[in-house]
Amino acid sequence: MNPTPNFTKVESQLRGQGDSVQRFQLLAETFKALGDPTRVQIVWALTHGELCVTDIANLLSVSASAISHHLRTLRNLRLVKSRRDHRTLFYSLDDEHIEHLLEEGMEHVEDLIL
Amino acid sequence: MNPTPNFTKVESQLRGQGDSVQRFQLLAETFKALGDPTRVQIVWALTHGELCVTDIANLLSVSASAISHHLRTLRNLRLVKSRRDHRTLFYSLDDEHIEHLLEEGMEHVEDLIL
DNA sequence: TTCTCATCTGAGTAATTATTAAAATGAGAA
DNA sequence: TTCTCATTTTAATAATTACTCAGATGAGAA
Repeated sequence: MNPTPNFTKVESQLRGQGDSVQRFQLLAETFKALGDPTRVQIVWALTHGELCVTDIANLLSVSASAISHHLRTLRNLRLVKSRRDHRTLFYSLDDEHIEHLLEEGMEHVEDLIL
Repeated sequence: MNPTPNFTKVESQLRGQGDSVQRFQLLAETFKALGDPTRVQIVWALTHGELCVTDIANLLSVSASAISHHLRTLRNLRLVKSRRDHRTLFYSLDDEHIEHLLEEGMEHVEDLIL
């Protein structure tokens, strides 16, 4: 098949990106980290303020071990950060992009439901 | 452990959401759909204009069959839509939220790399 | 020190998913 | 009709992943 009008246009843009492979890989991993019901609820909960592991576990009715596993994947992609207070680790969102991501995603979902 | 200050606050907000389970489920599925290197590149390519399956396959050096599979998951979540022109199906982004999602995600990734 | 407890880690299993290959549509051309 | 070809589908395999359980840190209290 002959290339469609947009093909050559997009192709040149893709070639011009250089080392964009790493960028798309990281972008996909970021979305994948949010692509789990438990993790996206963890992030949503943290938009209301910092919480410790036990709190999140009680909130979502999931074991603290499972929450800890999820928090590691979120931490690895710098979606959340933590601070220690005595024996307790308080988790919070790492930057303001995360909350915007959730909001933007929610708007799409609201359109889906209607 | 006693509930931390934010726990009761977030808990009441969670209870007040009602049937939010479905919302979070769909939100997670949406992010998961974008959480794949090939699919996120498909969506990125479509931000530059509509493309057919063969074009996308050539662009990303992936088989047309694999692209078709990915397009179905994107279509199921209404991230992309299609129109037919003779034998060719042209795919494009379903609404403007999708492009914003990608931009917001990219900004986070740029911070990651630096 | 010993005890408590919030959190993390490692292994194991079940479930999900991406990819490929081959066959099947399905629409237009000959 | 028959042929072509863009796209979809089905089945199979390989890889990834979420969860649980058991044990290990690690920091503060006693």
